[in-house]
Amino acid sequence: MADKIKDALKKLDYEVDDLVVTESNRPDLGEFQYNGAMALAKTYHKNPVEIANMLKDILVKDSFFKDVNVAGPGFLNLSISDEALINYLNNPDFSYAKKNKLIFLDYGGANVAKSLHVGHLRSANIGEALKRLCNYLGYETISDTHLGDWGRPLGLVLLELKKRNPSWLYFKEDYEGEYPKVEITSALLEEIYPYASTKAKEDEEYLKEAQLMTKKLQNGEKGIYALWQEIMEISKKDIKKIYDRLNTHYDLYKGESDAEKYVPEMLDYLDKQNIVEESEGAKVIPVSLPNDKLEIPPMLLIKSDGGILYSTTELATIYERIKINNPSEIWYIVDKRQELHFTQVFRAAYKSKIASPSQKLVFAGFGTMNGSDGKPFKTRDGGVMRLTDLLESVKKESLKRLNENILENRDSIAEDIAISTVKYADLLPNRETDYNFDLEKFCSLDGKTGPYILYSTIRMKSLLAKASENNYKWQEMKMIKGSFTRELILLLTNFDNVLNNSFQAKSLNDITDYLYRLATSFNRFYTENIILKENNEDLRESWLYLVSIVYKVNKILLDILAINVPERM
RNA sequence: GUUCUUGUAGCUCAGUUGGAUAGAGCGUACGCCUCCGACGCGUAAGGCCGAGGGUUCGAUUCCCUCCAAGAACACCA
Repeated sequence: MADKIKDALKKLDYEVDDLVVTESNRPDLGEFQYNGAMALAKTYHKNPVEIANMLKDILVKDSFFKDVNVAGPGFLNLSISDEALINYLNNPDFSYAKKNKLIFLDYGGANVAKSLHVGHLRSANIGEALKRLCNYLGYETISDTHLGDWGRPLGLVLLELKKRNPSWLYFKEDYEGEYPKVEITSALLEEIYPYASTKAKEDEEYLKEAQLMTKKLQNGEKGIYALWQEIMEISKKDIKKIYDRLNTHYDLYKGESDAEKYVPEMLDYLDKQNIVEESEGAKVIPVSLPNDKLEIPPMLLIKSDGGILYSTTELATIYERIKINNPSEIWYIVDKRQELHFTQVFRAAYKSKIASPSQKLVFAGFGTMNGSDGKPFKTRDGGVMRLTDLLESVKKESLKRLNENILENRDSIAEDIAISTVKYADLLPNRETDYNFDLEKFCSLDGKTGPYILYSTIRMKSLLAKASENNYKWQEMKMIKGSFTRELILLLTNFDNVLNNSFQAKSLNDITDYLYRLATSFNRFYTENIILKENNEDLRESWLYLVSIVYKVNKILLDILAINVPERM
């Protein structure tokens, strides 16, 4: 439809690159509206009503439209003919051409030797969905979870392991042979880090030992490095398990330790660029610009004691990614509170020409999930809630609400419902909005919830299954009958708009909202028409065909959000 | 303290090139099952879009001031 308006504008000698036709907010006047005439009037100094009328004169001849009219200061109202809608449905094309563009997505951010907590949820959900959206729209992607696997936290864990098991061969400096297997569980690692971390704050001697241990690791001392690798294996396995539950998969499980290898090379490079300065004993890259309202502090590259920092590794990660993958864009799906930090790193990357001006470094920050009281999510004893515990509580609630008549696979169904619940609730607000976790509300079958979407999708599926049992066929749309039928088809025509908006905003709320609208629209249609009991075969076929398309679109969208649909619920 | 973000129905939130009568969900009130899953559907009430000013044909959207809440602000990650 946008193409048709574009062509008409071209005939009238108006050039527009981006043209938006939206659903009408005056349904009494038309199904869609185009407001561009008023914008054009401004740039071309013409009368908007005249432009709109000239457009109308062209478009009205096209049988695609049932009605074209101009209202108010230049609104163009459009309604589509039945034939055009039927044609649209009978030649459904929901696919996108491959685009020659590589987008690198950084999301997840799990820490080795620490369990994933609720703060990791949004990054995984949003990142995974954005990746799938990119793929669907034809972009190539590489995803990396960017593990926190280096530096002081690991030094602390290693030190505490040594304190508890001084006899391990890993700690014997002159040992040359193979290292025998040792008993380390992820539960142990989870317990060790908080313990060591607290101890380091209270005990200066302990902290010094930890720093020494960190240094040993960074210097690649044989036993320590081997033990670190051991820890990595155990921890990664655990991390993957939870990401699997969330249907979140990465091409790369790289981390800070991989970027670390590029630090010396990068520092060399930076030296040649002549942009590193001394400041209070540290080495920094100034990144403030004359127009900044808030002076952006320089990016710290090297501490006064010679050590490197978070931002150094982050810059090295960009260095590494561009060297190896050379993507057109790198998206960071991280907590929005890190924005300043990333602004510094990005500016440093451009200033040093590590990234070329055409390479987009994108900060896609997200809001926090808070507890139901609106404050940061804590467990009863004040600690950070583990992600598994959160998922389990949702699963338990889902199981409680699951239809009693279903006897088989209750556990796996509850799992699917729980994940859909968490994901849908997480993706419903705009990416940047903070939201409160509310178990009751999210698990409810009423309203904008995962369970409602799943229920409606399953309803479509079982309707089609039942139709098959009756040997009913559905090849095409033959007629449109019923107001809800038309409403449902019109909604389908928004598909492309929704995906593109979502992509541009890098937020999934357009998609979750659209899924809800599809579900309610389908349910209205379903209530209005007793499809399987319809005697008019053409009509029944048309309805079934429509259901099959709606189901297909639903599945596409749920796949993008990484939500599974169970067989029953 | 400085800067940024947010303030939309009782509650939770949508609302991107400025556009017509500001939209959803929950909750509330009243309806709809001899028929494909009622775990569903319909109807209604509910708003000085934080306050005040400005820009223009037109502002929830852009600019300024104020009020309120949150966040970030170099040797932690």
